[in-house]
Amino acid sequence: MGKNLGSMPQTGIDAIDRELIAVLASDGRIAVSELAKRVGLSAPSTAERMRRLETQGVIRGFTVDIDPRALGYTLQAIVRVQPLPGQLHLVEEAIRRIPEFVECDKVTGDDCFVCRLYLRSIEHLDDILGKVTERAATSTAIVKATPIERRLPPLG
Amino acid sequence: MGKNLGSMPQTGIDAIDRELIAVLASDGRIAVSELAKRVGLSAPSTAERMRRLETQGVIRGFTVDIDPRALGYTLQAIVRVQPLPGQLHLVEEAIRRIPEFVECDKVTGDDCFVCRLYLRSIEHLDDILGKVTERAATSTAIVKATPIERRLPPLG
DNA sequence: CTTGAAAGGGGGCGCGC
DNA sequence: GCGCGCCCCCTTTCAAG
Repeated sequence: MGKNLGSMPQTGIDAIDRELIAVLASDGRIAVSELAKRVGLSAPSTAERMRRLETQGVIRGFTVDIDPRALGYTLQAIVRVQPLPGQLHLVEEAIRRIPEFVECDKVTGDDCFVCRLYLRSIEHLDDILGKVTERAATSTAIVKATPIERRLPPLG
Repeated sequence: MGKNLGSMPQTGIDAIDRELIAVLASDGRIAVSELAKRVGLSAPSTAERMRRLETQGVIRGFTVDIDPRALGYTLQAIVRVQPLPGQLHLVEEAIRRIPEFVECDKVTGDDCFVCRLYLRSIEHLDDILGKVTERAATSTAIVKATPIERRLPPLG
């Protein structure tokens, strides 16, 4: 939202930066000294590269990967949402306010939004979808398995 | 894949654990001492909770959030994939091997897989989809915006 | 970019409470 | 669960090559 996609500065990401990113992707809390060994640089240089990648916006932040089942979310659904005429903005706001929507993309085509929901049960799914069905048509697919968990694209 | 969804132990996640998770989600590299202040515990207790959450599998790991545009992926697509008869397993393998598929869920309904692709251009999209069209029908939606970046569900 | 040194802080461990 | 002390390692900064 509100991001200026056209103003990405021409960042010079070299091979070492890419290796650094790959290591951080697999262990976001690795010590800089250890990271330095992995990429074959000194600790100060490695720390400076990390800072540079952060200020450049390449690294947007660090986070923890949580198993949703441990929080009671034993069900995941992919829901496509088609707002009724004139309801697009209200639907987007509604989705944003419902925390069970953990991911949402606005896309081309008939399905305006493609969303991922974390849910505790089928009843929970019905409950959540009820909050948008007045303003949008929905098409729901239950996640049976996740062959690819979110991963990095090819670096380079 | 191969995960035993039925064997999740009844983990006692209390309010402090949930706060700890929320803080780590917004800053995965925060120091334990600082994290301790945020959750109102001592550093040793906080460190022990982190270790416990990791061994319990609640915390699956720590990672870095990378802006795909910084790596040249200026385009994102959500692709639904319907394997042709008898091709399901081969399609899944093919998708898994193509690194531009950065996310993939196997779902109920006609669309067997729902995937996210990172791409450099429209030509790149055509190139990648060409690798699966012999074995599957695809339905592509280009991402125009992302109202909700992957976030945590309600911690309760 | 490197090495080396110095200063400050953090982490891990074990203790007693 | 907490606080303390201890020691080591890590991080950061600076200098100089």
